[in-house]
Amino acid sequence: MSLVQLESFVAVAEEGHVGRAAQRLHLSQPPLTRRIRSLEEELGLELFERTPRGMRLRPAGERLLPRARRILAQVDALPELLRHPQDAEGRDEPWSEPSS
Amino acid sequence: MSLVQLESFVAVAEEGHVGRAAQRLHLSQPPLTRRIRSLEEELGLELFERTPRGMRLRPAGERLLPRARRILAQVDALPELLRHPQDAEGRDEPWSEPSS
DNA sequence: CGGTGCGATGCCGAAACGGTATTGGACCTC
DNA sequence: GAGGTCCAATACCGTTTCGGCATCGCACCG
Repeated sequence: MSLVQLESFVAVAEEGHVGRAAQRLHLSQPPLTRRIRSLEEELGLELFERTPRGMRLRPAGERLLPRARRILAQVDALPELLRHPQDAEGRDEPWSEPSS
Repeated sequence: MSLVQLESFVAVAEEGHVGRAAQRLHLSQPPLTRRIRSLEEELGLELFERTPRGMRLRPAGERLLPRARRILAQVDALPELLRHPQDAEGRDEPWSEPSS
């Protein structure tokens, strides 16, 4: 499992369409489809239900979404955190969940 | 930044030697050296001090270590969490920090 | 029934990655 | 202080991975 896969999953979950999510990720549709499928294969379960209209989250996907978002947020916060020594060690992260 | 980079960083930080960490990751030394350097380049700061004995953590590396460990732990926990619907949504993660 | 919009797949060129071999530098020993 | 040792760093190369283009298959719609 990679961060790229998690990021791809979140994008598709939020957009509901592989094509649109690909656009948002500055990527074409086929590689994004492959990322999602490889993630599902790796987990051994289907995160999305394929409808003629696009992609709808399955229960497992619903459970994954908030956790994936949080992990990505923590990773995004790393560079800033490493550059500011005044953040004491006990303080650690505030887990700022994006309000979305 | 990728999970592989974070995993590599943690291994080197814990072992204090690139060579030994590579062994632990079932990898040879050169690619592991490259992973660490690419992570440092990407962050624009040095995580380790190179000594003739091996690698010693710099302050930025010290700050990264616990956060990297936590992120990796969260990722490792994902497959299990997705497979068990009885985990209610409000319960989210307990952030079980390894006792190390 | 022809058109449309969606994800899935085949194919190919480019980029990323890992391993072997080697280098360069600091220490330690005699 | 010369030779040996133990590190990480680099050069090079073969393999694998990855992305884009083109196309397919399918369900719905008019």
